[in-house]
Amino acid sequence: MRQEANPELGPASLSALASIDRHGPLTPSELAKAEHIQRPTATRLLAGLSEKGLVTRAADPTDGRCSIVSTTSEGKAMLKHLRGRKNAYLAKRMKDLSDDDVAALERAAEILERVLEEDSR
Amino acid sequence: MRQEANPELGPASLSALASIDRHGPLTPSELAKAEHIQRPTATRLLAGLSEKGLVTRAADPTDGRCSIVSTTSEGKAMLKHLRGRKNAYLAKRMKDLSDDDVAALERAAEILERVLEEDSR
DNA sequence: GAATAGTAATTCGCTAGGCTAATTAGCAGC
DNA sequence: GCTGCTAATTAGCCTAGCGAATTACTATTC
Repeated sequence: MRQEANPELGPASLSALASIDRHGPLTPSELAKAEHIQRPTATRLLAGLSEKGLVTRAADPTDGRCSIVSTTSEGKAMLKHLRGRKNAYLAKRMKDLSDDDVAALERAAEILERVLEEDSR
Repeated sequence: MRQEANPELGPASLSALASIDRHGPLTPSELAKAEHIQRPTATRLLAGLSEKGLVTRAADPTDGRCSIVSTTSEGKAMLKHLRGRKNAYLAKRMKDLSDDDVAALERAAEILERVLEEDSR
């Protein structure tokens, strides 16, 4: 799947962008936690996304140390576009799988999501 | 899982080592194909593994351009050790999953292996 | 048998993305 | 108003991916 990523956006940056979009506006520290990366890495990813106009930073009114990061409309458009490509790719890969196999994969995905979620607590 | 890797050996190098051990002695090109990486990348990984004494290179008697790479006993020992750690890690992660969930994951693993195998053809 | 074309491996330079350590700025408690 | 904590950044290092170019050898073709 990683090989299907946009040439202009690496997998880590893409995942960060999706996280920002999904989990609402958040601070760099929160992003680091969500993505299981260190804060300096989050800083660098955010710098790249910001430079490309995919996210914006706003000052936190209550805490001057934090900035609050959100996806721009360009960022959302990019995600939408890439989701389309990802789905097309998956459809191609999965098209000769039986319905049964697809169901098994869906179930596995749910289980893994649960395990990974517990991991971060 | 990647975060559980040996600090002295990155995930790509580890995967390469396992491939060499599993798929028998092979050339750098064959390794590149097996690992879905480019030949220059295989060269670099092999250089690192060789430097650590985990693999050895021998000349191909029939084609002077190729070398033939095998795991050393140190390489095999390293793999054995890491496999133990990996299993312990998985056991810890999976211990509060139901038998049913574990079975579902096993089935999904089989399906994905099949899909990825077809991918490389 | 020599020139040509193709292939294996390597080296070089670039990029992304991970880390730790150190620094700076702001917040909170005493 | 110091002192200590936390957020963010910067700097430096590492692994690991890539393509382009090089070198060495093989295979083909005349």
